[in-house]
Amino acid sequence: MPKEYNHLSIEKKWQKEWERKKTFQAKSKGKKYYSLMEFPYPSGDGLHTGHVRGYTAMDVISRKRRMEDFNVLFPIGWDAFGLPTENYAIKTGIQPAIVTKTNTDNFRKQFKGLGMSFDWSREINTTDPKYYKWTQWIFLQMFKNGLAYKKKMSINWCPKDKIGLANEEVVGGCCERCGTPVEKREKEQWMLAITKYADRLDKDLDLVDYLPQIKTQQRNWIGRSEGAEIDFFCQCQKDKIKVFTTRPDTLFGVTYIVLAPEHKMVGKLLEFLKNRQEVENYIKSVSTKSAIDRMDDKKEKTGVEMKGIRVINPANGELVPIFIADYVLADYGTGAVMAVPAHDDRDFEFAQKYNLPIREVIVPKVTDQTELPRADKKTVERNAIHAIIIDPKTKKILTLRWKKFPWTTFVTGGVEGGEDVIEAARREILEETGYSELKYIKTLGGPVECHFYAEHKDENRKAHFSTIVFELASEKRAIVTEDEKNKHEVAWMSWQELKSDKNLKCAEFFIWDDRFNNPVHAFCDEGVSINSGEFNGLSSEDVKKKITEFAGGKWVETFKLRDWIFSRQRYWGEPIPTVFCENCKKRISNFQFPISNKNSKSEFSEGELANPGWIAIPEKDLPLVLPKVKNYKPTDTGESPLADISSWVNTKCPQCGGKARRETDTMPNWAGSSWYYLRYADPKNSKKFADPKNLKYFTPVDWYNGGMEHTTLHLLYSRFWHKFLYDQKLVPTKEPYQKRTSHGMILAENGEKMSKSRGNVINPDDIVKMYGADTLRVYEMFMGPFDQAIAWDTNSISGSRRFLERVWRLQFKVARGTLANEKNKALATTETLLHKTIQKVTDDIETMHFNTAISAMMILVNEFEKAEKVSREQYEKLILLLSPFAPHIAEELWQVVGNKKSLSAQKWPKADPKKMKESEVSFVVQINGKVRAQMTVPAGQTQDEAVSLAQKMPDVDKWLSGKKIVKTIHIQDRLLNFVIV
RNA sequence: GCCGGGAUGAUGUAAUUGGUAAACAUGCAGCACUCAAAAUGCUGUGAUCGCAAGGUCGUGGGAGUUCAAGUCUCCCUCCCGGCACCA
Repeated sequence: MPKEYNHLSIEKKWQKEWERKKTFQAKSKGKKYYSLMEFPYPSGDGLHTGHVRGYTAMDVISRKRRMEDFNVLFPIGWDAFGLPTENYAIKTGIQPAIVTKTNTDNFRKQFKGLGMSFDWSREINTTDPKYYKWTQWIFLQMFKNGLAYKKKMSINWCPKDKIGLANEEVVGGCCERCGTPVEKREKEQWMLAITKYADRLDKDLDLVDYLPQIKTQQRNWIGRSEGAEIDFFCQCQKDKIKVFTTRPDTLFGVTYIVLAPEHKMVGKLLEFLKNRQEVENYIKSVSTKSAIDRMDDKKEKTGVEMKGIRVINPANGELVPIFIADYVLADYGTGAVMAVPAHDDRDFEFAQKYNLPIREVIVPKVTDQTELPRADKKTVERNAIHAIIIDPKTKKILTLRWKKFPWTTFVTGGVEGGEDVIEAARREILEETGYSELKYIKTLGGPVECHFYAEHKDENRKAHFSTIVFELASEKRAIVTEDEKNKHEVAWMSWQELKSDKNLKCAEFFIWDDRFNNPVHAFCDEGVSINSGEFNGLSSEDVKKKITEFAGGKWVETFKLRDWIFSRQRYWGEPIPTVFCENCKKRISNFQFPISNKNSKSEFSEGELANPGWIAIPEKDLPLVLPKVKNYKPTDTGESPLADISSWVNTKCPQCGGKARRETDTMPNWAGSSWYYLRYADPKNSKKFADPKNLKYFTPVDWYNGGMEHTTLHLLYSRFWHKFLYDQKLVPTKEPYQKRTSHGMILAENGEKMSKSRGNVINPDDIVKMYGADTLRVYEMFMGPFDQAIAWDTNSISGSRRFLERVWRLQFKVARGTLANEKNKALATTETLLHKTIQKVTDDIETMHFNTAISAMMILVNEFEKAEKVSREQYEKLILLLSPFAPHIAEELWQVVGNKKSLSAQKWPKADPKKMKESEVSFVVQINGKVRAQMTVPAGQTQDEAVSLAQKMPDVDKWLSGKKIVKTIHIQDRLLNFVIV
């Protein structure tokens, strides 16, 4: 028996053993559990420390599940299409397929060296034609169902490399490889209509168990919002412009409307314009702007009026001008907005710049929380003013101190019939203070509606306050009536004093403070309608739908989500299995089939009718295999290298047999990963992407872990594909993943991102060689909270290694034969701790608190070390708890203590609640909340028992003597708190 | 700007959900073993006052609720992640 812990030989031995015995192959019977970690992109750099974190976590879960009697499917494969491999091929001329083979071989070796309990018999590779046959097949189903369509889109173009770039290849508006600023180029692209599923992608998040951040991030990305679509008719009454707004309550405040430069009405209206040239120039200048320029321009809005045409505001019949401006996006809502400068920051900024009218239609509504309106009192509505009077010499503000109430107020009063607010303010100032010579400075915006109970009048008030600012022109004062003098006296305060005055009686003061000290801006919150005809006085939420209806609009849902650009002008991806046929295009346009009518007998599919001339290749011809090429560089025109192979491009049309051109675009690397979890259920099937029976048994994935960076792309894309397959009755569940978690990144030791260019990469192979896979696994699970980003610390690894060595050495303490509890006192105390540890490790694994699970095992090991002897049962339970984290050493020790079978077939230990109870507890005595004494007492003391025990202690008596106990708080088995005076 | 997550010793972090702040680990210091080193073991390690017993302070800052706050409420500062003219 070797005395030293030799990780090299132990790990190799057990990896061979698992492989030989096929220990981790999923069966087809029993309670299934499908655990999955995102499959890796097999880059030339090999696995990095971040991979180890995520895969170890899911390996821990999977190993535990097996011991809990589940038939676990924990598969692995390669997401091998993609740019780094292609770029490497361009540089070296080595075929991507060969590079991929080398890289996956390396990854496989590394995974095995880490002891991952994958079912290797189900290994898949997205670049294998046997696999991508089905990626293409699913695409064809989408195409035939009208979910794939061609659209002219701008792509990122690098003028130096003369290639189209994927979004991922553009860094800060520049080409990732050469740093040249990227230009936009128009090109026809395949699109997938993910937006048709936007609603369900949002709502069905309710059906799954994802981390809350993941759900929120997906919801934000999908960006559902409700609002109104309202038509603005042109003067001519013929044309109309539909706008989308979430604030129809502000419709009466519309002073112009704005179209996106790309809006289809712009071209139509062009001929009626007085300034056609100007408008055309503007559109041109916008379209040539690069992405970076447009980002820069965010600071200032530009736009141009379409002179000569106006539209009618359906709410009040007013004619308002039309602008085009690039701050309005063509592909959100309807591509047109109604501008309400008084209540929208962007419209406000634009209106200021172009000197457009600003009309307030919503006023803020404030309810005084200290003087809430009373249900039993009548409510009096009135217009009122506050007057802010500044003494120019001292800059102080005039306020009134009330005599009967603890109030500080501005000069305040009602507006009487026939007065305007300024006149009313002057009158009130004179009456209440006697000042008569005042210089008007400004009015602080429109009124504010304030609800409160007016104690001095014993009635509820619904007041519309305006606030007027004056400067004292002279200190001359008229005589104030006795009546007024008795009510309050004048006090001058600085604005700061006013702000911090607790007696200030003005619930809406925060609004005046803002308006007094800041430049004029839009009020964008909801409130109460004014200047809105019959809707005046009603609150925003009440009138939103009413005004929509009144204006003939419709209540709708809108999403931020855009359709998915599915084309890449690249070589190393799945060929898109379609051809273009001029002849069929003509035939389709001659037939004029109604697209929506599925009953009309057509040789064409819905997708073909929607994309005239684009014909699906027959399913029997799949896979459409990527041909070998000599040059992997994209062509001069930005087409993929496939466009240069005429024997591949020129083909026969499967519909009419005539000449056709093959699609030369390939799929993005998100395609293969959108459905790979389904293939694992039946990876070798050549008739179907997976047999329904297998899908029914294994799916959905029970637990899916992956990077946070995939939340809005891969995760959303694969949910979309899954939902489509569900609609086609090809998968049994609505959602692909029941539970989704994310791991935090591992950063370099200096807290920066690990990257080759920074030279701070840690290679897991080195760690495995030096410390062992088990140590690396334990370290990565112990280093910190699983979901948090964390810096690598090579120093700390030795702690994990030491822990395993201690566990190793404990084997020499294990008692031979049975060890009765009575004979070893230490055994009884460790038994309690053991069962608590079992409970903690069991729970912590489920919540991914791996760090505290390991710390609990460390505590147990420390305790075992103190004991004279450890029983075999206790030691075995420790080994079982440890085995998901450090499987090799666990298997070895399991064997060492005398077991023949692999521990992976063992049952997960169960905590016995009876044994978890401590017989003695550490108890604390507090005086006024401060710990003054500690004692160890038998568990389960009553308050009286605890008090009498505590009072006997000198440390407690010292503090209690001569004092009166006013209150005693007792928390059983925890603490006693005496409150004394 | 908006949304989400944070801030605790020298460091990574923990705290039975409001009940002894710093468990576990790293680092550091001292001691033991050794000719020596490594490894290992033991002891100490928040700050501060004190010879000591012991006291006081202490979880980004400020207020509040409570017998009791790292934990709850309000305000502020800073850091990380995502989105960003989304009407």
